[in-house]
Amino acid sequence: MADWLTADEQRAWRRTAAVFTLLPAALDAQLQRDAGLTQFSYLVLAMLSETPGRTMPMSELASMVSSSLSRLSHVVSRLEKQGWVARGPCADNGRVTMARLTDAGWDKVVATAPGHAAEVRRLVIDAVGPDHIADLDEIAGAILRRVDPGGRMRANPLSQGC
Amino acid sequence: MADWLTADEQRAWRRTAAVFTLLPAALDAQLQRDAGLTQFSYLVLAMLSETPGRTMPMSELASMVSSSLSRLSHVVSRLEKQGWVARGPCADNGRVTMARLTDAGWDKVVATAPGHAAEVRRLVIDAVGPDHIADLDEIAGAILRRVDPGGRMRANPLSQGC
DNA sequence: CGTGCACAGTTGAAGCATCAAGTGTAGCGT
DNA sequence: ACGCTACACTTGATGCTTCAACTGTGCACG
Repeated sequence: MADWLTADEQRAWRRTAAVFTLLPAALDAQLQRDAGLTQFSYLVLAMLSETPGRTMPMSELASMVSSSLSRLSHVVSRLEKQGWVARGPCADNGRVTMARLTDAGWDKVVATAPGHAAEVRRLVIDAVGPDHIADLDEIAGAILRRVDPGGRMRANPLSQGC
Repeated sequence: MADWLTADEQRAWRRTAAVFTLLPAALDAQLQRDAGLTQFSYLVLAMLSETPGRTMPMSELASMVSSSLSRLSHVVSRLEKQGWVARGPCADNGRVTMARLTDAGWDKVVATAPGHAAEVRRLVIDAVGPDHIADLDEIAGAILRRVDPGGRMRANPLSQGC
């Protein structure tokens, strides 16, 4: 095929695209092997574990993990069957349902986090090296601004009430 | 949860992880909408389109698109049903099967490539800016070396015979 | 009030990915 | 020539993701 990108651009994109297939697979493999979790389901547990009260409305959780509500609902159903998350209504507002990390879920996160963090460090942080973490952050931020102009992906929860 | 990464590292990784969920989704959305293709199936067609003779052994194709042979086999089955790829035996070697891009498949790539390349440019290349393409390339390369130590992901095909 | 509409969430079906198991061919040693 | 292992796939089942359709709640407007 003809080049719609310059040679340099194409080379960088090819490599980047390869990373986009191989890195998630590698991280998923580690989590699956050691914890029986998907990267995504781990992220859900981790987000809940960091919020005060370990409780959050489904829709807020969905925006924090950048997923559709539908996907989150399916995943939380599975996590609920495992006993790691519990769902309940919200007193202040009849149409939100709250997801809460159970004690067993907390234990699961505590047991899983070190191994996962180590893998992230090994494959990403140490790979790019301390001098280039800032570059990575900047590049990721630049792409995010294009991909997610609405600027969801807030860093810290802002739930109140309930 | 406690931090297993420093604050800077964690911030960079969070953003990077967000890109890893949103960018593939955005690219898939464009391809699905405009061409009814997955990013992955497009990549398969594109790789075939660039190889001399538009023909390649399945296993070589698999390594070029960083996938398992199983995944590729399923995808090529679907592409074959659409009439974009044809499979056939290899004269020189009874256990390889060759995948060939049909004329219809070539037309499909030609019709699809510009829109896809434009989206890659818009969301990635232009986002990081010309001054940082080299950084992106370097970072992707560094991560690839960890994730794929075997060093597959060759840039150009090396098929001969058949 | 009550009608309409938007929001929050769930559910079922369909598609794609992954895993384990299977087929058939090459090449090697004896 | 025989079996043996390794390779190059293919296939079927299972699980996760996506999509469209549905339920039920809050809110605004007449």
